[in-house]
Order: sequence, then structure tokens, then C-alpha cells
Amino acid sequence: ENIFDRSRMAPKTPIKNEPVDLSKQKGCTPERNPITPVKLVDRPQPDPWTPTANLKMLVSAASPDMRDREKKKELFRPIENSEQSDTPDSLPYDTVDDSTVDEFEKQRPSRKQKSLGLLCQKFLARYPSYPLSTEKTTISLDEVASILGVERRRIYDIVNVLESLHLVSRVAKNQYCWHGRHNLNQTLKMLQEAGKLQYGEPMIFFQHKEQDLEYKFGEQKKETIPNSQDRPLLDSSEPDCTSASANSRKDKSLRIMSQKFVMLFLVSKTKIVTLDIAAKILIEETQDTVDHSKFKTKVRRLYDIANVLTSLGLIKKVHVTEERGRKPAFKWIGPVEFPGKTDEPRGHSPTSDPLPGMQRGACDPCKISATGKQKFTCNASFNGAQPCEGTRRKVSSEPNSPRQERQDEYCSKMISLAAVCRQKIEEDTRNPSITSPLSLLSIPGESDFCVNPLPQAVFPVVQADVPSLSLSDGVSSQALQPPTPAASTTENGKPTLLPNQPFLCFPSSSLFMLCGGLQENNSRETQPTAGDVGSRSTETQAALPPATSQKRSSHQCASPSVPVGNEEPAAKKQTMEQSDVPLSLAVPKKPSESHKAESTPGSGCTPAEHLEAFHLDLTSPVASEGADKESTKPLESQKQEKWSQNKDPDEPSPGKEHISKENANQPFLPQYLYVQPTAGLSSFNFLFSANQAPGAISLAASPLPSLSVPCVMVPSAALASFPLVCSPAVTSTLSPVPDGSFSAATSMNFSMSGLTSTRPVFIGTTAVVTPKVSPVPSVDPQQPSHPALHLSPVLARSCGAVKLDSPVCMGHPVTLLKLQQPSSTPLTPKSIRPACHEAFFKTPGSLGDPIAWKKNEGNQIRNASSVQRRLEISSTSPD
DNA sequence: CGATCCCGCCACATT
DNA sequence: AATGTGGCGGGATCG
Repeated sequence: ENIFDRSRMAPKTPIKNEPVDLSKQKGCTPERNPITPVKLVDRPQPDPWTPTANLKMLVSAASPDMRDREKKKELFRPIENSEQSDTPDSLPYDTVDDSTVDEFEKQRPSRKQKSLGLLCQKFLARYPSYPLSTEKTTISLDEVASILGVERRRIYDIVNVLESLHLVSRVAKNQYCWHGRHNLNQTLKMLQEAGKLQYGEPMIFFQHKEQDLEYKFGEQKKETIPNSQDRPLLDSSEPDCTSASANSRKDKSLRIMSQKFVMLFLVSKTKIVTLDIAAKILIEETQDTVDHSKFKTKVRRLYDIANVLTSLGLIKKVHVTEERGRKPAFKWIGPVEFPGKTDEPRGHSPTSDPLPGMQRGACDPCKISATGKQKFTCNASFNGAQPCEGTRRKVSSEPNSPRQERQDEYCSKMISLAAVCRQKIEEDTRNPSITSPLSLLSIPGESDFCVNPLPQAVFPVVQADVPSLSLSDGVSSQALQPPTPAASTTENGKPTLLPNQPFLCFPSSSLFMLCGGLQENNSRETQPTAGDVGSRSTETQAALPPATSQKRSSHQCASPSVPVGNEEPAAKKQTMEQSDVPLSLAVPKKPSESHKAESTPGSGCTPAEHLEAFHLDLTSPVASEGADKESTKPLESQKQEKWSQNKDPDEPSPGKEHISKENANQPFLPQYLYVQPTAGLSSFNFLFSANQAPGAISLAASPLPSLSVPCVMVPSAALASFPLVCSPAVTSTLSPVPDGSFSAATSMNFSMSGLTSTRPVFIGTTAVVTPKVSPVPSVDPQQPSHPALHLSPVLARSCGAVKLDSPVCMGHPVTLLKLQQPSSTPLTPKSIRPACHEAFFKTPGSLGDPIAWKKNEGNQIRNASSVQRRLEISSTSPD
């Protein structure tokens, strides 16, 4: 196209030649000449100029119209430059010129293409999220500006925000140093703490009135202001800069604003901040007084900041329905809890990862690195201390996906499910014994989706709920009650575990691992990571639906994510069907002390890293969406089924139970491996017990011991969000806890929790519960071996072929459900399965080649919208 | 028509 | 003074 234009332009241009802004031209890459022979100005050389330059030249020369067009084009070029269109000939255009031209141009250039958010993504794509420490990446503003085809001014907008989060630091004039997200969590934590100080605790920014949320800041703000000034908070970290002088300038208002803005999110309970509120707060004025103009300006800046944060995957745009109507707002989808503290559980939501492509290399590495780094291992784990290491970071990928659309649907579904679940749950919960249902929550993301539509307080609810579930710890204790009726889906959604049950549910997110005995676990981070990329969307899916609160039956698991548990070969089928639900793991053992530990924030344990990766994935809305749907339906059906099933303990959650049993049986290994889901898997995570068979499974990647297996799958999504819990391992290794007790779980959670969010995963020790009974529906629960076997096979397959559907299915928790209730299957299965399948695939792949997977699948996946995938999957499932 | 937010002028800071 | 930074808000575009 450009070509065309150029050609057209050429004539004119040459003549004028004016000055054009060469300045801008800079370093563009030289293009091929193909096109343009146009003589650029003086220099005949076609090539030399970069596309941009040419354009500019032309533009200047050209009429205004032309300019615009040109500009637009320019934008593209940098990015894609080459698309030469071929035809210069395309007469049509030429002839038509104007009209035609316009069209073209219109297409391209839209204003959005130049948006700061997009620009920021491009910018971020150039650097690895987690650069090796060894490499120091310096960023030249001029260079970047030219490469990206924008004026330097725009780069400042991006860099200033990034700097506020310490992703970059200014080293010299025109030079910035890229740090990546390694310290992001730390920075966020600081901001959160600073925010608390300033703003006071959790604010109540909003209160949601029942359904609608409102945010009121009013008063709360007040305080903020005072402090706000202080930059110290913000930057305390930034030392360098500081040089004294620094303060003075107006400085950095953008930087400061950015930090404050982030703080608002971190302090907010709902994690949603409306623009106007933020603007008011940031303005310092507490009151409305502010002049309108000032307010307006502030809002403008906030948009700039929000675009960058959105690109970073830390927030996403949502709308809040208030009294007056809907207001633009942003929801925090980044990590919420930082190791030390507990905040709210959920935090992230979905992010899509559109970017992946962009980042490509970078991403992978990052992820990988991340994974590698961390492991979330909880070493101590079970024993009380939990030393977990991991940092968790959530990384978010970039949001952006369009896909969200579907979310709504999901949301609605979820909601309904949630409601149902809730009821059930409530009922279930009643039993005190059970602590709470667990919910998995996978869903944080969901809420997002929902949010808009649902006024209800989904968010709030969710958050609260989640915590409650968990067991432990401190995590979130706050919220405990599940219940709000209103609570939206999320609550429900999460899979709750039943108290007694021995299972754990994990959210779908990707990763985590647990270790029972082992401390280390291995996490396979890499895979997970990979998963993120590829599967992100999918992953989340699993998480969602948590609703089931059912008691013991596997349902729980199922609900949100799909857990899978089973897997026998034969079983596979079954399993597959089950799919969606999150898995629950059952871990029989108990952990002894762990709980306590858990209670603590778990700073240590979390597997941050993995999480991070996951988060990314998780975050993506898309994923969540998917999850929701899947989960939802299933849930419902499940519920019913479950209910019925509940009766039969045995059948129901096969996977889980047996697992648990197995675990019980095998006490040995407490360890589990966690495998992150890869993209495909997204939802599920697998846990393997260390013990088992020998190498049955070897994960490709992982070093871990191969485990044989008894694995548990956990939905990845959930995990990400939530802290995982590890059950104590199994058996005895740890101290034996009473079976029933949660302790084990707790402990597990604990560690996990630290990580992530609040949501916890639970693992119940339960073995107790039904091990016998329930034992897994799927196959034989009883036989521990099976599981192992199953898994292994699966794994093997996965590795080998990865594709296997069936295997996959098996793994998933879902299966469990199905097993229990065949009837239900139909519904659920579909939805579920898909997920499962994917998950499996991915997983396996991940195991084998995580990376490869990503690429392959990821791409594919990406291509297809999540929805599509689902559909596809679902279709498949039927068989 | 309100929400977004691109664009780039221009002031202030730094060199 | 030149150049780097970045506040700021007009007004175009989007939805």
C-alpha cells in the first residue's frame, strides 16, 4: 500500500522536497526499494531512507490529506514494514486515488494503531521480561523512538511509567537501563505498603452496595493526600535519582501519579479503581473542588498511565456501574499479594496474551527463567515452616485480548452456577466440619468479566469468599464467609472443596507444585511458563467454575478447574470426559504443622515465579473466560450430579479420591511435582507424587523424578491465583495429621498462599474422607498404583505424542465428575473436556518441550480465539 | 455525545 | 544556547 501511495505521492513530493522531517527518519531500517523509487527529495537513493523517512518526506510535501495518510502508514511500517504490497500497479488505487486511497489509509492508520498502549507493547516486546542478570540492557530513547516510529515524547510517557515501577531506570541522558520484571513484585509490595500508610488500610474505596459497587472515595482519600506528596514512599527505592535536585521539578508527576495510581489498586479491596476517583485522589484534593480543567487534565494523564499499565498486564479496563451509570474504571489484574503480605486473594485475572507473539523470544526466556528460578517449592513445607521459596511473580502478560467478549457469556453462566453452587455450598458448608468448602477460586478473573455486567459485587465477594475457603491461613481469612448470596460466581465458582474431603482443588492456573515431602519440588516451571504463553487462555478456563462446593465428591474439584485425576489408560476416556473441573488433589496426608505456617502469609513458599508466569496467563481474561464457561456449565451439571453423586461417594471423584487414597496408601512421598500446565493444559496442573513409580512419568523437562504417579492434576489457573497448598505429603512423611484434618492442606495452602493470592488451594488431607469410598470413581481409586499408572501413561504419551486426547482427559479432574455421574457428562464433558484436552496436550507437550509447545500450540491457540478453541474442543469431546 | 487519548507546543532542566 | 524532559490541554477519534 505504501507503495502505492508513494508512487502517487512521488510525483508531487519530489518536487517539493521540502524539509520534511528528516529528523524523525533516523534509524529506520532501510527498506527495500521495491517500491519507491520515488525520489526522495534530493537523494535519489531509494533505499537509504527508511520507510518512514520517505513517508515523512512525502507527507510534508503532500497535501494535508496526504500527510495524514502518510503518517498513518508510517506507523505501520515500522512495525511491519515490509509488506510490500505488491502491486504497485494496482491501478485501481492509483486511478481512484483519492477514494481508494482513503480507504486504504483508513484501514491502516487508525488512531488506535498509534495508541500509547500499543506502542508500549511494542516497546515491551523488545525487552525480556526477565532479563538475565548478566545482561544489562540499555535503552536509547532516540533509538527506540525511531525504531518504533514515534516521537521521543511518546517514549517518555512509557518510560516514565515503567520507571515508576522500576522496570527501567534512567542512567543517563537519553539512556535508560532495562531491568525487567524481576523486581516488580517487590516494587508492588512497596507500593502497597506505602499505599496503606497513605491511604490507610484497605480502603474502602468502594463499597459495593449490594450489587453495584460504588466506590466512594471521598473521605478516604483525604488522607492520601497528605502523604501523597511524599514521594518518598514511592520511590524510596529510587535512590539514585534522587539526587537531590530532583525533587523539585514538577517532576515526575507522571511517575508519581503512576505510583499512586498503582497504590490505589493495591490498597483497594476490590482492586478496581475508577478513573474519576483516581483523578480526584491524585489531585490531592480531597474534595471535589478541583477545577474541572485540572481534573480533566489528570484524567488524561491517567489514561496515559493506564495504557502503559495495561500493556504490562497489571490492570485492565472495566466499567463500573454506579448510580449514575457506568463509569470507566480499571481493575488490577497483576499480582496482589506479595510474599509477605496477604492481601486479597485474587488478583489477577485474566490476561490475554496477545502479546506473546510480540515478545516471542523474550517471553519464553523470561518465563523459563522464571520458572527455573523459582520453584515454588516449599521446602519445609509441610512441617511448619515453610520455607518456600519462590517468589512469585505474577507476570501478566499483556492484556488485550479481544476475546473477552465471550467472557460475558461465561460470566453469566458462571454467575448462575455460582448461585447454585453457592447454595449448595452453603448447605455443604454447614457442616462445620468441613471447613469450608473450598473454593477455588479460580476465578478472580472471572469476576472481572462479570464485573461489568454484574453489578453485583462480584468482586468483592469473590475476594472475600475465597479467603474463607481456604484454609488457612491467613490468607484470606477475611472473607470468609462465603456467602454472600450475592457473591458472585466467583465464590461459587471456585471449587470448593469440601471440607472433609481429602481433595484439593486447584485453580486452574498453571502452576504450582507442592511438595510433600520433598521440598523441592520441582517445579516445572518451564513448562508452565510455556503454558502461559500458549495456553494462557485456556488455562484459566479451568479455574473458573468452582462452584461446586460439594462436599466431598469430586465435584469440588471439578468446579473450577478441571482437575483431573485420573488417568488410567482405560480410564482415560472417562477422565477425559470429566475434564473441567479443577482437580482436586487429595492429599491424604496431613501435614502437620503446616497449617500454621500457612497461616502466615506464606511468604516464603510461594512459588512466585511460576505463578508469575501463570499469572500472566491467568490474568488474561480470556482464559478466565473460558474457564468460566466451562466450569460453569459443568458445575451446574456437576452439582446436580454431584448431589446425586454425593450419595455415592465412591464413584464420584475418582481421581481425587483415589489419589488421596493413594496418597494415603503411599505415604511415602509426599512430594508432588507440579507440573505447570502449559499452555494447552492451561488449566491443569499435575501433581505427582514423588514416590511412585519410578519413572513412570518422566517429565520431559523436569528433572524431577519421574514420578510415577499418582498425580494430581490441578488446574493451573487457579493456582496461579491462589496459593497452593500442599498437602502434606503424604502420609506419614509428614507428620501425620489426622486425616480429616485439614492441616495438611493448610499447610500446603499456606505456602501457596503466600504466593499468590489468597485463594488457596486446598489440599485436604483427607484422605480420610473417603478414601475408600470415593476412591475414585474413575478407576480404582483404591489402587494407588493406578493413578500412578495412569498418569504415567499419560505423561508418556503426552510426551510422545502429546496429543492424546484421552490421556489428557483422564488426567483431569473432570473425569472424576463424570465418573460419578455419567449422565451429567454430556454437558459437562463437553465444556470440560475441551479444556482438558487442551490441557493435556499442552501439558504433555510442555513436559516434553515446553517451549516447542508454546510455539506450536501457542500460536495456534492464539490464532484461534479461546472461544473457538473451546468450541473445537467441545466438539471433540463428544465422542 | 461522552470517553479516549494523540499530538505537539512550550516551559523548565540539564548540558 | 542547545538539547533533554515532560506538563499540559486542544481537539480528533472512537464507541
